[in-house]
Amino acid sequence: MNSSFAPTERRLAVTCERHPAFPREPAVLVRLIKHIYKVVHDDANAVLKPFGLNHPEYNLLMMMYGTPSGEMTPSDLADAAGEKSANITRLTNQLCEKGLIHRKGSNDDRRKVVLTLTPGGEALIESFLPEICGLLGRQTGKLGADDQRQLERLLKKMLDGLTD
Amino acid sequence: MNSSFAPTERRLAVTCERHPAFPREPAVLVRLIKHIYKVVHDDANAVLKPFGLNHPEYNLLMMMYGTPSGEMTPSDLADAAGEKSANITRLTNQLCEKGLIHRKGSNDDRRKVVLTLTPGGEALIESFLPEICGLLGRQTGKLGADDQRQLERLLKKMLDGLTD
DNA sequence: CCGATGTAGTTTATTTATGTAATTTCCATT
DNA sequence: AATGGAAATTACATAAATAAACTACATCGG
Repeated sequence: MNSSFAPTERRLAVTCERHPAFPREPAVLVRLIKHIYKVVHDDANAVLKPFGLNHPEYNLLMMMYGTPSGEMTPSDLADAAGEKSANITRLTNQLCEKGLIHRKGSNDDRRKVVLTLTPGGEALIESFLPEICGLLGRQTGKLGADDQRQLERLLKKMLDGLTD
Repeated sequence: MNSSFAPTERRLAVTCERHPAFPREPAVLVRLIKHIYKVVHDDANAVLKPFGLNHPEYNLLMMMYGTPSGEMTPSDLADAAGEKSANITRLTNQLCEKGLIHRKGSNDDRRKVVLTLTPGGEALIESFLPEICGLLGRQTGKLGADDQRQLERLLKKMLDGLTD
């Protein structure tokens, strides 16, 4: 599974020759991001599997864990996790069945649903966080503190241009 | 759909408070990459839809376009595009049905299958490349030439640590 | 050389996940 | 009260991951 990036880069070079308008550098960046995303995603899934979670479920739990009020609506979650609302219904169903979150109707707007972490949910989070911290550390291990700050800055700059 | 990154970052800050071992900077980087990937992916799909393609199909076509010999086996493609081999069968079936690639058995190893772009496939690529070039330009528009080189360097460094 | 065993390349079948579109319920505004 | 729009869900369609099956090459001990 050790798919190196070098062959991809050679193919981009060939593409540039065949189609001179093709912007090599932007293409490399986009491909690198796809590439890294896939690896990061698969790694995370591997760590989470023993806890009975997949990556999107983990994302939802962490979004709730990071919300001071402890309450989120499905729309909030969809926005925060970048999932379609239909997915949120499915995913929160799964999390409810596992007893990790709790669902109740909102009082002030009966269209809304309010989701909260259960004690069991918080406990599960605390139990997998050490491993997640380790994973995050490994995933960025090659980068020094300076590199990380630089990378954050550049990624944010790129994102800035995307959300226009 | 303009999902800003600021709320995510606030949630990470809260997470750090609740769980001090949580490494803020690596988490920000990983989330940024996920975030950017999703946007880039969706944008590409939108551009490709009028051409009757989805993102993975586009990837396969471009991998073949960038291969000097013009020939690739399904395994080559799986490796190059980061797709599972079962997906390659499905995707290349679709591309064959659309008449964009051609499939034939290999002569020197009858286990292998050889895939080539058809003239129609090459023509389709040439027809969407201008729009793709535009998209790539927009996606990296905020980044200067220097930024792009830096970002490439840092992403490669990060990837380096991942494939261990 | 020959057959047994292992392994590579591809496909098929099954399950799981995701996207899309339409439905339902409710709030806000007039 | 009538219309329009927001929030969540449902039902349906599509895509993707997993695991098993199948065919062909490789190689090793007899």
